[in-house]
Amino acid sequence: MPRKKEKDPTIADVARAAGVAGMTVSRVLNGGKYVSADVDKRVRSAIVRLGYHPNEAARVLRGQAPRTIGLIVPNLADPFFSVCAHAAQQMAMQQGYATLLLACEADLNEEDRALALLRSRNAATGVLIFPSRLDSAQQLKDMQARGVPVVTLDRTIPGLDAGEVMVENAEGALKAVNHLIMHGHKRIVCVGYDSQFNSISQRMDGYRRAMADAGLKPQMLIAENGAEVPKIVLKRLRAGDVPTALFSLNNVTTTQVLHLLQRENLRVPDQIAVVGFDDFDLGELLAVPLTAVRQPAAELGRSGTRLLLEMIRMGSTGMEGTGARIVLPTELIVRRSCGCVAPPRIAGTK
Amino acid sequence: MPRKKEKDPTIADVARAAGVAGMTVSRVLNGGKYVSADVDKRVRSAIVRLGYHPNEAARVLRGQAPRTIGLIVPNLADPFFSVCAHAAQQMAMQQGYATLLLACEADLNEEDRALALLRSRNAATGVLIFPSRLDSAQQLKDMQARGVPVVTLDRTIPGLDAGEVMVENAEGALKAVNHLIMHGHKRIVCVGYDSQFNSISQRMDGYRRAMADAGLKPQMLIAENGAEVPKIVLKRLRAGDVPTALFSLNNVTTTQVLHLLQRENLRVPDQIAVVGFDDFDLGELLAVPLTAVRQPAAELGRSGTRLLLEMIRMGSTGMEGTGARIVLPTELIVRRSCGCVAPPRIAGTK
DNA sequence: CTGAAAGCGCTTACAG
DNA sequence: CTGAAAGCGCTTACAG
Repeated sequence: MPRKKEKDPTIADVARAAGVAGMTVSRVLNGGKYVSADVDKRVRSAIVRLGYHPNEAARVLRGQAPRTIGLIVPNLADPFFSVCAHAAQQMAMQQGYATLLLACEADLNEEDRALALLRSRNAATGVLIFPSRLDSAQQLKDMQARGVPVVTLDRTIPGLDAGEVMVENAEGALKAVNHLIMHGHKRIVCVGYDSQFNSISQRMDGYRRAMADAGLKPQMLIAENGAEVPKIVLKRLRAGDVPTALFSLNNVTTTQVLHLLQRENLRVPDQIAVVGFDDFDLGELLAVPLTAVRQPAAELGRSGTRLLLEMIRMGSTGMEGTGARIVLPTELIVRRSCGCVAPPRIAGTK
Repeated sequence: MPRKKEKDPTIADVARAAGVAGMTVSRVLNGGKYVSADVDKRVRSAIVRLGYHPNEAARVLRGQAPRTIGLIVPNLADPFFSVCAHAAQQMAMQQGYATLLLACEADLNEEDRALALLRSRNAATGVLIFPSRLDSAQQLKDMQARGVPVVTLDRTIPGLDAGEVMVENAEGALKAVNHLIMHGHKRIVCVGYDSQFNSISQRMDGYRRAMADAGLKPQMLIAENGAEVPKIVLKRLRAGDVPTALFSLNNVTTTQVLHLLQRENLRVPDQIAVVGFDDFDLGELLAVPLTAVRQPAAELGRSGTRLLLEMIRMGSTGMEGTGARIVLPTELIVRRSCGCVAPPRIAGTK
């Protein structure tokens, strides 16, 4: 049975082993400049021999920025977020940064707690966040004021001057709704929730624009939250003037809608066509292969990390009006739920 | 424009504001014992007034265990892992622990790097890991030797005495294959990859047992990795003695198989039945609703964190032969791909 | 119940 | 090119 704790070698141990002063070891560890080749070699070999690793806590206490970013995600169980998070984390690790993950459920107060935890520990050099509360602005501004850059992902916080990575929401929605219009639909209802996020409202704008351009009347169905979607859709279906097509604002809504239509025995797309914003891995394998707007989820994560690390390097907090803004393209993946028969793939999708 | 960095108040600032010594502030911060009510109040109000937060780095340097666990996941883009990770992180945060996330792709060396990062930073008080390399044993033993408990999730590392959370793999597979046998299938092929993991080999055992009990000949189809699955299945389908049913060992395999069968225009379940280990959120909405063994993914994550935190509290590293072992039940969700017509739900599923 | 002081492991002016 | 020493913000014996 091994001992409970084995003490780590310190710089002093290495110094002793190499026959130099601690400060010289530190020099080798960092730049390595102004050190004679001979000493450098002796120190390095001692480091290896003793299995020395610098103590992060001491470094941070001394004022070094921890090579750690905070990643705040509403719900890691949602594939859109988890794909982003995975890509973001990968990119960070590649650059030598660790990722402190904070998943904070829809539950209203958890984002605050997550932010507070990050703040109080002083643990992150930068923050990557899918904001799920628009009123987190103050907490984030505090972080920025302490020199911690912030990048918002997929959504933006009003009044917060931060780095941003968005997706072409309006354009994607426009393409989707135009496609439905092209199929001859006139009563197209737009359904979703979370319209307080600008990602969602941008999609709504795209929908409205497409409808207006075609001289059609927009009809919004906005639920309180994902769980309420079936209820309001069902009510709408039972009212007169039944829609012939649905445009769904995100993946949760799409799933709910599909389940509902299946329960109600409504044939898609014959009785009602469906196009969603957000694609599924299994889109192709669904009872009715889903036509959907695909977002570059992984690229969103990667771009976010890249932008954040750049801001860290530049010493920019994102609050000096320079806030870089990245907008990623979306793509309409045409399958069957829109009414198309042979699935004609758009662009070079495999 | 706010200043770049605002300095944080320290214990000394609080002490001054409260008119006491630093040590007293520290006492209030920790236990709070042996402090007069009056002083306690003065100190607390000063803390609030100044917005004081203890400096984690200093605490850690002083020898306190960081309230942080490391979570090592092969691929966060896989819903099984992301659901676990989410639940694990939630549970950790609830207990005041932060989660350092390390997602390390199938890419062979990343798990090593992830572990090295954790080790070198001394950043985690405990490690939760879905091992993706069986040879990480040494690194993990090192961590244990330094007093950091380890809990393995979903799989086990040979020769490592750690906390473990597993799932009833053999039992689940047995139920699944028995169900196919009940449908009259005789040529049931078991397909998958990653058979070096005991989770997978336990599923294979369950399959073999079911086949043996029915006097049937087991037939294994084990690919190098997920991407190779379609190739070997296709080859098998084109050989003589075509299987009438497939038992798939995990979700990636199931997806691949389903795509392949669709491309080949093989009707499920008429021409070939399919049952998978691992359920999908969208299982119900698939062209052929999938019959699958459901694993309690979220519970796996939660149990893992719970066990790990307990080990941390007990000062157990898991290497003293005490290593707690939790095994979670699985459930067969019967839908249509097995050949059942009206979907008779097993047990109390909604 | 309260405090003065040492020390955790680093880095960094400051000298030489 | 190299080193002695201070100090980052805490906690902890040790006194009183």
